[in-house]
Amino acid sequence: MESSIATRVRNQLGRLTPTERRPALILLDNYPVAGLETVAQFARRAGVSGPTVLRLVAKLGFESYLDFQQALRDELERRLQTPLAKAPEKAVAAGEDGQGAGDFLAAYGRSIVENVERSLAELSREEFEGAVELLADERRKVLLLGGRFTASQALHLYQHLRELRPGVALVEGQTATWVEHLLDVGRRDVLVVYDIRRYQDDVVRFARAAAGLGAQVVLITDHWVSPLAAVARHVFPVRTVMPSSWESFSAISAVNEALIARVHERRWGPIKKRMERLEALRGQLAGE
Amino acid sequence: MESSIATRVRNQLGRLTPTERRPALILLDNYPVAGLETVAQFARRAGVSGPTVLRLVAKLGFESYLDFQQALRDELERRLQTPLAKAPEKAVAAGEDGQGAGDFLAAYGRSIVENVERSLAELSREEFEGAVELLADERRKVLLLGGRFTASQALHLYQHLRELRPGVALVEGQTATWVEHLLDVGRRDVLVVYDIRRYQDDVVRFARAAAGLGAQVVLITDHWVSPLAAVARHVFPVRTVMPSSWESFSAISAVNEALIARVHERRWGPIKKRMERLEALRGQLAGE
DNA sequence: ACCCTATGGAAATTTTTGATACAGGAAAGC
DNA sequence: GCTTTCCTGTATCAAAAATTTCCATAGGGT
Repeated sequence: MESSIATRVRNQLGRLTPTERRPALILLDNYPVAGLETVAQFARRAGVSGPTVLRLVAKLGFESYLDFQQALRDELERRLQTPLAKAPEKAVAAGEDGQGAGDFLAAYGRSIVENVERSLAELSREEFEGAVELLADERRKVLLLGGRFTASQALHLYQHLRELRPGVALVEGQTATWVEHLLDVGRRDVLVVYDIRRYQDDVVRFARAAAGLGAQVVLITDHWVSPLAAVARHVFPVRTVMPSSWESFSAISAVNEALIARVHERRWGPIKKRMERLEALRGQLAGE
Repeated sequence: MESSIATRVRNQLGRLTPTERRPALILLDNYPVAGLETVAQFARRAGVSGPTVLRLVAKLGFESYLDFQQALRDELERRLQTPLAKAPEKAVAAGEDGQGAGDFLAAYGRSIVENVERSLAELSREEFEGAVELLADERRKVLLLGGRFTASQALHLYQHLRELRPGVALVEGQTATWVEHLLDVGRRDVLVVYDIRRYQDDVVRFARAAAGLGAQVVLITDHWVSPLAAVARHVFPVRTVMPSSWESFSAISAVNEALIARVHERRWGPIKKRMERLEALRGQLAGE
C-alpha cells in the first residue's frame, strides 16, 4: 500500500491549480531528479515561481521542502538497491556502473530494448510501406490470425485496426471454425498472420489456403522465418530471442504499433471522421 | 569527458586519507543518494565531520559541494533518461543522417524504445518483486482482466502464465458474464488488471468488487494512473505517450514479459516439470 | 625527547536556500 | 457591474547549510 511519491503526485493532480500542475508534471517527467534540485532550480525548470513549488509540496502532504526531498531520496535509495541479487561484491566487481549489475529488470529491459531496436532497424522500409498500403486500403478486407502465443498480437492489431477502418476480422476460436472466414476471401483481401517457431500446423495451413485463394499475406515471424514466407507478399522477421529460456514478443508489439500509427498517419482525414462517428455512437449507447 | 563520478571516486581512492575514504565508500555503497544529502547528513552517515566530506569533494575536483551535487543530479538524470541504452548519442546521430526526419520507422521506434526504457527504469523493484511473488504462488488463483484496448495485454500474460502454473483465468467476453469470476475469489487470490485512460467503468467496478472480496490487485496503468490505484496492492505506471496521437502499449508488453520471465526464473524447478508434462500431453493429443 | 607535519573536528562565518507576507490580477458569483 | 474569492508572483526575512578558520592531536623522523 505504500505508494511512491510519483503516485501520490498523480493522485493529487486533479486537485492542483493549473500553475501548480506544471511543476508536478515536470517532476513526473524528470523523476525524481527535478525534485532533488533547489526550489529555485525546480521552479525555473517548470517556469513558475518558488512559492508555487512550495505550495505544491505542501498540497502533497509534506511538512517542508526538505521533508519532500528526504522522502524522494529515501525512495530512490530503496529503488536503486537490488533486492534480488543481494550480492554486493558482484556489483562492485562488475564495477563499471556503480550499481545496476545483477538487476534483473535492467538486464531484461536491455534485452527487450535491443530486440525492438534491431527489429525495427532491420525492417525493410519498402516492405513496411507496402504492408501499410494494403492495410490502409478500405476496399480490401483484412483478416488477422495468430498462433498459440501470438493470438494476443493478432488481437492487439485487431483492436486498433477496427477503429481505423471497416472490414477487419479476427480469426479466433476453435480451429474447425476458421474455415468459414475463407468463404469470402478474394484476391484483393489481406491476411496478416503471426507465426513464430514452432510454426503451428493449423495456422500455416490456413494461411496457405488463403494465399491459394489469392489473398495478400503479410507475415510476421521470428528471424528463423516461418515456411509461410514462401507464399507471403510481405515478410517481417522480428527478434524474439532473449538471454533467458523465454522469448519476448515486445518487438512484435512494436511492429504492430508502427503499422497502426502509420496507417493512422497516412489516412488521417477519413480516419478522423470515422473516430468522431465512433465517439458519437459510443455516447449514444452510454447516454441511454 | 569523465565517464561517471563513481569511477572518479574509485580512481582517487588511493590518494585519500583514511578518514576521507570512509565517506567515499559510503557514497559508492549508496550511490548516488548519499551525495545528494546535505553535508551534515552525509558526514553523519559516514561517521566523519562535515569538513572531511568537503575536503573529499575538493579532492575529487569539484569547485564546491553544490557543484558536486549538481554533477550527481545531471548524471542521474542522464542515466534515468536512457538507463539501458549503451549509446544515447547514437540515437541522436541516427536522427540526422541519411533517411533523416522522413524515416517514420526510425522516429517511431525511438519513441517506443524510450517508453520501454523509462517504464522499466521507473518501475519500483519492490513492487515488481512483490507482484512476482503473488504470481509465482500456486496457492493463489490468478484472474486477468483488460479493457477495450488492453484485452490483448491480458491475453498475452494469460497465454504465458497458464503454461507456468495452474489456477489462471482470463476474464473475457461480455461484461455481464464477468461477475461469475467473482464467485470464487478469496483473500488469497490475485487480480491483474490493465486499466489505461480512459479508465473503463466496467473494468474499474469489477476490480473494486474483487478488492472488496479481499483479492490482491496488481494494477498496470498509464502514468496518469487509474483510480484503481486506491485499491491496488501493486501499481505499475507505464509510459504510453507517443509523439503521434496514438498511444503505444509496447511498454506494457515489456512489463508483462518481465513478469513472466521473472516468475519463470523464480520457480524454475516446478515449472520445468510442468512444461515437460505439457509437452508429453501435447504429443499424446497430436499423436492420435 | 623534541619538533614537525599531516590530519580531523569544533566553532565561527558567510552564503545559500526555504519560507512567508503581501499585493496585483483574474475568474467566479451575486 | 460590483464584490469576493482564489491564484500567483515579488520582495523580504529567517533558517539552514556550506565554507572557512583555527586549534588539538597523533604519528614519524631527527
